[in-house]
Amino acid sequence: MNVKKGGYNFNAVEKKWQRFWEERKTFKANDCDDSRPKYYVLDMFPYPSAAGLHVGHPEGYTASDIVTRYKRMKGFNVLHPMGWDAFGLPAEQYAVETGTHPAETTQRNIEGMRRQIESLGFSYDWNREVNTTDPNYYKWTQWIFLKFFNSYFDETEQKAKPIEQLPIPEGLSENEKCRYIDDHRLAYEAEVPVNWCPALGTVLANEEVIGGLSERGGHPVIRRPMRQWMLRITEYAERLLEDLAEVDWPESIKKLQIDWIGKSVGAEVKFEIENCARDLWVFTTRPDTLFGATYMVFAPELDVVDMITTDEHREAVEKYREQAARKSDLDRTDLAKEKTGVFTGAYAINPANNERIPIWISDYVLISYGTGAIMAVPAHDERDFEFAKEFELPIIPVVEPDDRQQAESVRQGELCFVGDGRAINSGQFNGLPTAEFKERITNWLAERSLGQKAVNYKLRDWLFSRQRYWGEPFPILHTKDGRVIGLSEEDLPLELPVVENYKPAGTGESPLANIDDWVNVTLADGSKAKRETNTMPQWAGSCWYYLRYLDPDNNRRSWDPEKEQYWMPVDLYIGGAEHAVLHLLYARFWHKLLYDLGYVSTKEPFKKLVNQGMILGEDGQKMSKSRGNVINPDKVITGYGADSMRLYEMFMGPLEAIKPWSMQGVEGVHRFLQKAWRMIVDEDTGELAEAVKEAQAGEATVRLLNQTIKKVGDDIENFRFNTAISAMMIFVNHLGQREIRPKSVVEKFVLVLAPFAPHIAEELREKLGHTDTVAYEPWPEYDKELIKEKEIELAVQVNGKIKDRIVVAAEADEEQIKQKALGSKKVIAAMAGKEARKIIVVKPRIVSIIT
RNA sequence: GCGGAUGUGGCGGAAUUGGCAGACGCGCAGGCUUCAGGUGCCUGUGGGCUUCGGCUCGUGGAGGUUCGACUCCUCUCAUCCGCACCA
Repeated sequence: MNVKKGGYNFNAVEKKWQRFWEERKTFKANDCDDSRPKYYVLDMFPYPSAAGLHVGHPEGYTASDIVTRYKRMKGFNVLHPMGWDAFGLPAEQYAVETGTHPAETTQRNIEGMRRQIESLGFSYDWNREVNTTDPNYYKWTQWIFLKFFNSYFDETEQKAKPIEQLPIPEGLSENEKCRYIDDHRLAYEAEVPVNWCPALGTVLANEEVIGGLSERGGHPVIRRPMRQWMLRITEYAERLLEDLAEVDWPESIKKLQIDWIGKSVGAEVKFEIENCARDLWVFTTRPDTLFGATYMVFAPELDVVDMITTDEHREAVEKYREQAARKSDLDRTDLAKEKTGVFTGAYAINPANNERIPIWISDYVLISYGTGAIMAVPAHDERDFEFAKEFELPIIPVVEPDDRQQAESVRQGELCFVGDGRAINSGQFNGLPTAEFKERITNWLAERSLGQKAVNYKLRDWLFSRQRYWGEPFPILHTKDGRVIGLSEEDLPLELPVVENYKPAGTGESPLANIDDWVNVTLADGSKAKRETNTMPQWAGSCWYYLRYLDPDNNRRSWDPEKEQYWMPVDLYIGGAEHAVLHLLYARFWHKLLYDLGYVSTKEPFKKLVNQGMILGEDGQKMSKSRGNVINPDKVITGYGADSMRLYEMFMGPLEAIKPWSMQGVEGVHRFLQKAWRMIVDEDTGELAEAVKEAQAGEATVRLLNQTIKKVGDDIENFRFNTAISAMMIFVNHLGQREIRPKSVVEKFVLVLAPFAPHIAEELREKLGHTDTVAYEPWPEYDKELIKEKEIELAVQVNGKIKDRIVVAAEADEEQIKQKALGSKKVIAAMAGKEARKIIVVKPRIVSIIT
């Protein structure tokens, strides 16, 4: 801590300016201001945890705040809001343990974290703060859910439409009509095999299950059929895929989404089953290998298995099916190494060559993908190959690789070849290359009504209900006669009732089910109904929060269309990469529905996405309580100040890189701020330093100033904050040593520093005689001409080795440089009397002489 | 197994995208200031050799392209992160 009275007292300075900004509402964003271009900078809003902020939060928040402050100085009208993603398990678990209402815990945690965030001096417009657990917020989450419920997806137009416009087939009874409509809603109930987590007492979405364990807590997850609410995200698979081309996101994140959607193009092929009236369709990406299909495999869960199994094999089949059903996802992953399965006794007919092929069941075929059945081509599919080897099934090669040796091994049935080649053993198609064969056989099948072109996605519908208390209640009623009806808009929000026990029943019902007077409802016509007792998953509130920031206090509608058109899309979204397929996919999905229904004007919500990397502990390990390597931001701020904290977070390395914390590194940037302070302020008096005065700046200083302005600006635009800070350090090292520090130069430097270390920048500007905030000062311009060096230094290489350096005038031409280089004594010595065969001049860098 | 990312001094990291490797910061060493510690200031700091002028090796490893490679190509190793039988 500084003892001198005019020293850099960061604690006082930071408090002073934070109060100033708050009182003046410095960072209030104005809606629909057409006099300036708009810019929307969004942070992934945090879960308000009892542990408070960790050092990972301020990393992204500082980066976005630097861009925000920079853009403001560049004349943009910037929207930079903050809020709370406050539904979630920790507050609920705490409630189960202590009986404290989650709302109370949440409120306390929010206040703690808001104080922490404010202490870092981020320029949020706090007037727009949102909280997903506030009924005034989740009213509109429920409202959007009703939009899903009251919409269907028009296949030809590839967009959602109001359910009233759904064409209903003629001749349906009233009941059938209802059923038909319910089956087309984008939010629907279904009895589906779900990921049930006994430890959490709830079901989870596919995206929340990692390797058979729950994403939160790492508890085992088993498969079990249950009645659940689903959102029809699969209808949007193609658009979610296509529109990725429009956004400026890291390629790695795009790829994760592409893989998660998992589009594959191929054909559906019809197989007849012997002694069975039903045909069976399979999906394949390799219709060209149809002649090599020597058996079929059905998923154990497939319903036709019962019908086709012969008495002789029934016992073995039943046993296998039971085993498969009992396996959890984790077991299934573990046992994936070896192929298991049993023969059903039934046969199918290969439509290409009318061969009889046996039908097996095996758990390597998934009920949830394609038709739950496959044609097995062991010669050209690794899994089928393994299976065929295990059970000694015939292997017929139908694709010949170009490579001679490979081709021989494939013919012998020793090698499984999955690449492209030429057709063999395929009747009239022999000799065709793979790509052409695919086309031809697909057409051939289509002409005979045996198949057609088909597309499949790995993406499944989104399992949208949870058996928890602390989530948005569904605005849904179940009537006595079995109808499902949505509440009307006037009845929102449907508030969470008070309960005595927060524990999930564990049977698949949420704690809400126990509250009789909430569950039971009498409708307007006097009939009885029950409320839906599931709640929405944690992701619901975060799917649209960026829209509520635009108009957070609106009681009449979710947001004003005019404001939406002004601010959207989000220009910059910064957050962790862990949300690649969860939040970021879900939010895009919701946005597309809102787009189809005309509530938003952009196809995609987030134009540019930047991921921040994880910050590790000082030991290079992931920070965790048990390792004891957690860094508390509060301590850093108390010891070095918010500006040092911000600066260090950015100086550590590239924003998106994983990097370890270092307290000594914090001291390093703190020293830089001290130096900058002393460059401008006299430590003894607290007045402007004597060296800072009206004076003409020297040539070197002017050049460095202009270079620094350019470098810092360019680096901010490219999210290279570490090198921007390095450039400012170079500048301070230079100017701090000058006896005279021209005021005009110092002024510009403070402006450049401001987005990074706003508190000290404000204070220094005050010392320089300003009374207003730096926040809206124009970013300084640099002069291209003044950046240029008068003289340039080039290294001279002889046969690739540097022998000398020459200094020439910046405007010297190649010939002059050559002559100067050849005139160097050291160069002459190195050439040892030989002729220069070739001389290469790379203007500001190097001269290369080859003898 | 498949896919992606990364690999540069004692440490975090720079390198205008094929042109002087190691900017900036940390750490360390020496000096000044100081009763002392700390702060602050100055100098030095990739390895090896050196007659102190230099020489030489050096960006995970092995090849290659080029006057010239951290950067491009081929192979390979290590670490981290996704996905995990998707037909």
